[in-house]
Amino acid sequence: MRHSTAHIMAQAVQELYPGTKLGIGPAIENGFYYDFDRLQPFSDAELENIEQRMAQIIKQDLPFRKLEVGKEEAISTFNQKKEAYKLELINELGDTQLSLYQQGDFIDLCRGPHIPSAGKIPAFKLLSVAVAYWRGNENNKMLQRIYGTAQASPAQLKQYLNQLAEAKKRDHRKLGQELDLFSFSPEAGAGLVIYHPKGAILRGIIEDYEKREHIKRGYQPVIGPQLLKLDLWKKSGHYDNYRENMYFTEIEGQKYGIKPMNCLAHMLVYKSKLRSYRELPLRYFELGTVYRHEKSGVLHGLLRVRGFTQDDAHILCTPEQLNAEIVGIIDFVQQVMDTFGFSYTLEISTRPDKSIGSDEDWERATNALINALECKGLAYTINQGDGAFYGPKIDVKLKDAIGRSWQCATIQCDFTLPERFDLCYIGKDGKRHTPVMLHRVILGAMERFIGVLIEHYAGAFPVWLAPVQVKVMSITNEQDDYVHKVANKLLEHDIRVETDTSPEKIGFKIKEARLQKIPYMLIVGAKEKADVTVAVRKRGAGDLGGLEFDVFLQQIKQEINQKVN
RNA sequence: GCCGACGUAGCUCAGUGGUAGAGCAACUGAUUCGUAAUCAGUAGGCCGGGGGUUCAAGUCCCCCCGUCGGCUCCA
Repeated sequence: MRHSTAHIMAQAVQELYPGTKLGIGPAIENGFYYDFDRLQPFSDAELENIEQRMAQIIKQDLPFRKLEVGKEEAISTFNQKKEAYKLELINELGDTQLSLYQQGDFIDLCRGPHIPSAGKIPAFKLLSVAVAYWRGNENNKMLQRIYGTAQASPAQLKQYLNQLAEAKKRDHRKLGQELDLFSFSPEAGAGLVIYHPKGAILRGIIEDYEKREHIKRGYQPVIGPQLLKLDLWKKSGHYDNYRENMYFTEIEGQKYGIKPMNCLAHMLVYKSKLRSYRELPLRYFELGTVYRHEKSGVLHGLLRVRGFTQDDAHILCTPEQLNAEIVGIIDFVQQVMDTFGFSYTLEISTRPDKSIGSDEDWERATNALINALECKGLAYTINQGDGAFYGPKIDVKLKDAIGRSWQCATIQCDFTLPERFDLCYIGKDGKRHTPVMLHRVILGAMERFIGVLIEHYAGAFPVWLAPVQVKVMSITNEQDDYVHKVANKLLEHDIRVETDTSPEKIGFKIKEARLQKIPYMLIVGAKEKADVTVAVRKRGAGDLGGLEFDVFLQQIKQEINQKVN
C-alpha cells in the first residue's frame, strides 16, 4: 500500500511538474518516499498541490496494471520518457524479463506487488521534503525527496501524526534545556557535551548503578589513559582502518592518538604479566571516555556526539569459554534493559569490506555469536557487512515507550586484536595459547543513552533517576522553618530535595515544580506544621492528601530501592 | 563531508535598507495566599563572527562558526 502511494505521488508530481525525472520510490517504515530530479526543491505550497492531485487520482480509483516486458521493450519505454535513472537500473538488472506497473498514463519500473487500484488507499499524508544522493552516493547528483505516510485508516493516520507530534514533544534537546540537564557551546566545539548539575547527577546515578552491576558479575574496573602513542594505534589497525575518525596530537616530537576506543589499554592490562588459563575469563570494565571525529553533518544532540563515555568492557577468555561469556552478556543486557523498561531486538552484523583478520577467524567469531543466540533461543536478523573492522557483532536495538528503536548495546567478537598484540595464556598443556576477546557495551555511550532515556520517559524520570526527587514548599512563609526541617530530614536519607520558600502563591510553586517534572511535591501549611505531616502531591497522580512524614519517607525510600519505573 | 534552511535579550519569537521590540524568566518593592501563572516597577543587546556593497546594513553579497532537516556514517 505504501509503495503504491509512492507511485501515485510520482504520477501526481509528473502531471503537475512535467519534466521532473524519477529516481526510486520505496516503502519505508510507516510510509514511503520518492526521489525526483528537479532543479528547485519542492515548496510547502507545491507539496499541498501534489497532495490534492494525489487525492484526485485516488478518487478516480485507477487500477494498477502489471506489464511483463522484455528488457528491450523496457529500455525503449523509458528511453521515450527520457528517464535516465530508470535506464541505469534496467541496465544493471540481469533479468531479461522485467515487470512494469502502470496506473493511468504513469508507468514505473517496479518489482511489485501493488494493491489492485488507487482507490484502495485509505489515508495518506505528505510529510516533508529532503534531499538525497542518487543511490546514496555522495559523488552522485542530489535528488529531491518527498516523504509521506500512508495508513490503513484515517484514524490510524491521525494516530500516527499524533505520535510524530508526541515524539517532537519528547525531543531530548528541548527537554535537556528546559530541565537544565546539559548544553552545547559553540565556543567549546560542536558535539562536545557540557553537563549541568542536574545532568551530571543523572549521569552519576546511572554510572553508580552500572559499576555495582558490573562488579556483581565479576568485572574488574580498570582505567586507561586518554592518549596512547601513534605506533600502538598502527599496531592495532586503528590507524589504517579508523584514522579519519581519530584526533592526533604531537608533543616533543612524539606522536599520539586520542583514544576513539578503550580496547588498547585493556589489552595492556592483560599483557602486564604472564596469564594462566586458570585466571580466565578476565573481564575488564571501564567508563571510558573516547573522542571520535564525526562528520559535522551527523551530529545530533546527545545521540551523536564527538566526545562520549562508553560503559565498555573487554572480556578475555579461552575459545571454550566464549559461548558462556556471550550468553552472560546477553543476560546482563536483558536485566539492565528491564530496569529501565526497554524491550529490544537483536541483529548480527557480519564482515565489512574494510576489515582485518583471516576468513577462518571471522567465521569462527560469527558462528560463536550465532551459537550463543541460538542457545538462548533468541530471534535475530542478519545485517550483512555491517560488523566492526576487527570482528562481527550482535547489536541490541532497544524499543522505547512510544515504539521507536535505538541502538545502544553491542557485543563484538574478536580473534584478531589479541593476536596482533601477542596476548597469550598458558594452557593446561603448558603451552602458549591466544585468548579470544569480546568487546561489549551495555548502555553504549552514556550520552546517547541519557538522550534516549530523556525521550523514553519524556523527561519525567522515575524517582530513582530523577535529579530532584522531592520539592518541599510552604503555603506561607510562616512554615519556612518546617520546610527546611523536612528537607534536611530527607537529605539525611540521601534523598535529592529542593525547597521553595518564595512568597509566591502555592499554585505558582506547583506550576514551577510541575514544569520541572519533579516526582514528589511536599506542600506544608499551618496544619501540616502543627501535625508534623506533609501534603503529598505526586507527579501524574495529583494531590494525595496528608501523610505522616515518616510514612512518606519509608514509601519513597522503597520506591527508590526498587527502582520503580 | 555534501544539499537546503536558519542564527535578534537567559528562553520563545516579532522586526522586508532609515532611532533594536514583545511575552516569559531575572532583579527591586508590595502581597502571606491551601494544590497549573498576584500586582507594580527596573534592568537586560558586538542582531553568531569576519569581510564587502551602500549616504545608511539586524535586513543585501562573500567567507567562517554553530543549529535544524535530510544524505552518507555511527555508540
